Amino acid sequence: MDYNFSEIEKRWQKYWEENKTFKTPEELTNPKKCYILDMFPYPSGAGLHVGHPEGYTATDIYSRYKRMKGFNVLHPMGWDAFGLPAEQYAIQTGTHPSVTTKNNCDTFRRQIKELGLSYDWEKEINTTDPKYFKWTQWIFIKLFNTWFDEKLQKGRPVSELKVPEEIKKLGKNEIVKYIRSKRLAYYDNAQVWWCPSCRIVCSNEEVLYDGSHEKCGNKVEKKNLKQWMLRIPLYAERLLTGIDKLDWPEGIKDMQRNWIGRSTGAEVDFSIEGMKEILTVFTTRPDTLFGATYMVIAPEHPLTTKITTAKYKTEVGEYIKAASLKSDLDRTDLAKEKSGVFTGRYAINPVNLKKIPVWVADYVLMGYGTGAIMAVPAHDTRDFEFAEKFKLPIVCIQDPYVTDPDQKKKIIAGRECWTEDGKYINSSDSSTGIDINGLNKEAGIEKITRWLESKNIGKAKVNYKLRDWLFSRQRYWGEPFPVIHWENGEINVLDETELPLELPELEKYLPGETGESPLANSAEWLSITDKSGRKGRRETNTMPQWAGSCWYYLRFIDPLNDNMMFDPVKEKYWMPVDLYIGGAEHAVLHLLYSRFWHKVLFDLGIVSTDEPYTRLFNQGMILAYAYENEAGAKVSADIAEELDGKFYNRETGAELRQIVAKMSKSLKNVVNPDDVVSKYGADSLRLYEMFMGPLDITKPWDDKGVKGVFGFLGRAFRFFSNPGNIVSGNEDVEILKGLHQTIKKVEGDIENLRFNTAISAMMIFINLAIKKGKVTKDTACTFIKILSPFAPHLAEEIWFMIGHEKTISFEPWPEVNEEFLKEDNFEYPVSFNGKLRFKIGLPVSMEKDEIIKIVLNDERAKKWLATGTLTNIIVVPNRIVNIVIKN
RNA sequence: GCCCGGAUGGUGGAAUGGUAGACACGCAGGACUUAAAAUCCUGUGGCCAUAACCGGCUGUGCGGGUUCAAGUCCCGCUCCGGGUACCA
Repeated sequence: MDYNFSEIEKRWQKYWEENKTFKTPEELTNPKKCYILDMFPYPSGAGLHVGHPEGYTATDIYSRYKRMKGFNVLHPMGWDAFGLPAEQYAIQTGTHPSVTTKNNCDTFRRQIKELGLSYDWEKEINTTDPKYFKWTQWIFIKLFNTWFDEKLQKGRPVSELKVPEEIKKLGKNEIVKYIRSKRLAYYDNAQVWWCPSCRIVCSNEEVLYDGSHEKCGNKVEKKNLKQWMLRIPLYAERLLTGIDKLDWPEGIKDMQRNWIGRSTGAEVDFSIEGMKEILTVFTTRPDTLFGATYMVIAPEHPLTTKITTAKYKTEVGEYIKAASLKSDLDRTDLAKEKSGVFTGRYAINPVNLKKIPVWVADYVLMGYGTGAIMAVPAHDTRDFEFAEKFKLPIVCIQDPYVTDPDQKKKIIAGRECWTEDGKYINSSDSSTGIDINGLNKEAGIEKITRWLESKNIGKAKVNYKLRDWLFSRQRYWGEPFPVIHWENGEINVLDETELPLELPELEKYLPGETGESPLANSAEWLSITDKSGRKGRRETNTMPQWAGSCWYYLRFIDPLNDNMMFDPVKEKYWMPVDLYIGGAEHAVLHLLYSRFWHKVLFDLGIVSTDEPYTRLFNQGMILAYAYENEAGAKVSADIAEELDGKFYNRETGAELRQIVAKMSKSLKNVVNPDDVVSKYGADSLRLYEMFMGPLDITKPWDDKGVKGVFGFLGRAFRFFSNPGNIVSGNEDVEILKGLHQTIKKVEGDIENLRFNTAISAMMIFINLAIKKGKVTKDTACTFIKILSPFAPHLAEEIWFMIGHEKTISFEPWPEVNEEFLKEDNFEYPVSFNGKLRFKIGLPVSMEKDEIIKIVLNDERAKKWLATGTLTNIIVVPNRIVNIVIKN
């Protein structure tokens, strides 16, 4: 019978839908549960891309497998539907973003359903649905009303925050200010990145290193705007230590660790000559204090202007002004040439009471540490560069652990920078009584930190790179903040009962050039008056797209609940997410933000686990072939022509190079899943996505490859659909062995998400079955079961054809019978000096001595034994024989 | 610069320190067909040898090392991909 995939696939998709086959079990008594989650997509207008089904197929196979293993499975899908494209489209055409969003979601849903993915569609969510974002707003209110207790390392309700007596004395205003300074969400003037093209602020994370906006590629600028910020650094330590116990790819864990950027060191107070102010610096190398020959203060530092002496006022003023006009980008770009000016002021080095000059330079950033540093040019490359340029003294204080005598000499003379370990020299002072000479780095840091603490001029300190999270956008299509700014300066969040706060209808979606959100245009929505007549204005910014995706995995548990975010009983049952698959592009931001919110919710007793995602896996990107001409210019894929393995430009005849590149409209190398489905069927698409290679690597799509898996499915279908091939009686031993090897391999590979080798194992079995010509019904049933998670439509069809009436989806996964895997003989590879020479079949139970005897007496061994003297024989039972011959 | 990955036939890739190249594509030859497509069968890392077998040499980016044995472990590089950007 022909493999009519389109008819088969339609039939079973309809069956699953009508029978609600994949409805999540309601009873929560089964101790075996599995929550399997995909990173839900942003439904773009372009529709599904072949990259989407890669992760979705992987989780689907895993879900179907777990159901067959007797697990209660939660496997949902939804839409991360707030975002710029729908809003841009609204600006251009006037179409309301909700209309665009709905259309796009419909397309995505249709496409996804055509892949035969076993989602429970009753759990579908959409971040733009007021019933959903009601809870996003609700979480924001929680963040606003939470402070972080550093002692307990825990978020607590603001109602439990004790205001210090000295603040209470200062009156109501100061109390409010104090509380504001503690809330996890706060509203403040912030220097922010502004993208003039998108007319939106961006978080630090969204600005690429070349100073362009991640979303649109245009250059961003600095702006001072009032914005909502979240104090994620307070959770830095917990976010960092939490990483250790996660079953995530090590690379992603490293990226999160680097992003958090913990560094230990000390804060040291420097007194300023002629002033009572203190200049505090953060350093990871307090041990190098004796080598501090100058100081640098950031241009934005509050003390910079103050400490500048009259003589240097103009120069420093100009420098500060120039620095403020430069973006961080320019400051980074100019990294090769350091700039700076002297303030005229001196500070006192606390270890030896020497006067050292204070400079202003923009290589010191206000946003990290204290915004000022002690410069140790001999042992810090940046300081070294700066000191060389401005002829500042370089004092080496460490005899370096280096072997090259010339290099050693240079370092000690201060002509080369040494940042590694060494023995201290020049590091004692009788007037202050500190001496670390002779110690190494570790001991030096320890001793000098204790000395600083005892003198009360410094303390051990931990610093993080992680900064406050800029949490507002000047956009229409996002969650409105449930916030009112009153005319007297008070800021309130709405009462939970007033949620959701929905978006108003607008005529114009264009944001203002100055950073005004389009919501400011809606006068009616904007203004509000309370019972006592006090006037207020709603917050016009909206939340960034991260907001909805930060907690969506929680809503999937109970998406229709109108009274609660979710039923805690259900949350306790399903959480944490057991397997989470998505692209590595979310390695830092989404996953870090999401973990942060989760930890806050955990502290408030809202969720029952400390981490949301137990096991994470990143699928690799799918690329496609593209073409370029001799000069390296890209040529559109539709004018490339293949001839005898070479590629030519169809129009000019010039030879082209085939390269691998990201799919893009301009290269015309985008593969549309719909086309693949109509040509080969969803099962083939699913199988090919998995067969291409390991799930986590980047790999190129090759249409020819689909033919391979299509052929496999066709052969399997034709074989099992022919009643003459399915026989009764005892099964052939080779088939039994092959079958059980396959079950074992497929099971192990699914657990480890190695679907490519699982598929190849099934191909091997089908090749064997076809060679043998027939199998028993038991064998057919068993094989179809293990194939079913991969090619569910085809499996259901055959399952039905060989006489079953119910879906295969909940059939128990076959057990491996080790009996069938036992071998009587093992074919030993016999090598001489590591080189394979011949093979010999021997019983698996044979003793080493016996094996050696037989091998040495083998006719074929003689030739090699004659080449030298036998010195050693290694026999690894049931693995290898290696004979060592010396000439 | 720093931190992570990676490099295996013409291609995608497979290989608990133990038979390198499973499986698939492509290609070549054959069967079926008037023909093509589809399907089926056979072969397929490179080099050498042979009438044909039997066979030999070589081979996992490069250079060293450990080991009876290295694609796999260690040291030193090269190239490619991802992340990051003066973080004191």
